[in-house]
Amino acid sequence: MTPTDEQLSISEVAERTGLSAHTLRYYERAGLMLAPIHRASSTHRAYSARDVTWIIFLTRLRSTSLPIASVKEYADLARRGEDTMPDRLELLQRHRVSVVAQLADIQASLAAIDYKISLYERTTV
Amino acid sequence: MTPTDEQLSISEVAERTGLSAHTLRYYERAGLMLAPIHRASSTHRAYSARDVTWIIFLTRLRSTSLPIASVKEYADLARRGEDTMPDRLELLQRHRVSVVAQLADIQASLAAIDYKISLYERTTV
DNA sequence: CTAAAACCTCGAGCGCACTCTAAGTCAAGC
DNA sequence: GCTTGACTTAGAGTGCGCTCGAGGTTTTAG
Repeated sequence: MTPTDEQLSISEVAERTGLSAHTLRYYERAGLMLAPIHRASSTHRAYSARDVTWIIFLTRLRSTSLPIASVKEYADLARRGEDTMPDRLELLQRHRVSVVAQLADIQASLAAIDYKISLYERTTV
Repeated sequence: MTPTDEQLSISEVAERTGLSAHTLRYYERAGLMLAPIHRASSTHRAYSARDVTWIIFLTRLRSTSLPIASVKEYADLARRGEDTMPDRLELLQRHRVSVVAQLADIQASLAAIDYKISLYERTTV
């Protein structure tokens, strides 16, 4: 058995991704998985390394405020096959623009907060 | 009349801050204002330059995910007077740590997205 | 074989931050 | 003075993203 055949339970995936088991089931129901999660030996989910890699990437998309509907859109495209690669690329590029804007905005906010902190420190000392 | 005496209507403040008039009233009801908003000549709100400066700073706090409850906490402290300056400073410093973490996380996500984009571009070309 | 722990589905519930509506009041231009 | 548009309040409604609960099944350890 190669390492990539390793199967993980939902709680193991929860631990590795920082998501809750509830959230993992919710994401699956919401259609965010690239492929149906395999059921090992019965009804219990058995995640592959590939599943986990995708879940980690999708949390990167989510943590940069890509809505669940857009993640689903991406997953739907991916499931439709290689023909949709340009569409997926475009979706990512559009999102990238938004992430760069988020960065700039947060940096500006950090500067404002730092300035405010500097005023307090000047006054307190 | 000095420029700082300038009074702005709610729609003017909405325009200057990017918030809606609805949101400005909501924030006020939620106790986020540092001082009661003055009512010019009747029931209509008349914002001072100081009010607007605070609203802009509070949107910096909000856009870096400081919950409304925490903004209220800060505003409550500020209303209680100068004695609370150390508490306000601490609140800001705590939030600053979270903002720096947000920045790091978003930068990591951007790197992951860029990597994924680079794979698509390699394959597409 | 049994008990406990982990898993399952389905659907309801929740928290947050707005966002809107209704019904009315006020201000500015003609 | 009258109309039009901006403003007012109080409270209800919305959208998103989880999060939880009930009631049942499966796995695992002893």
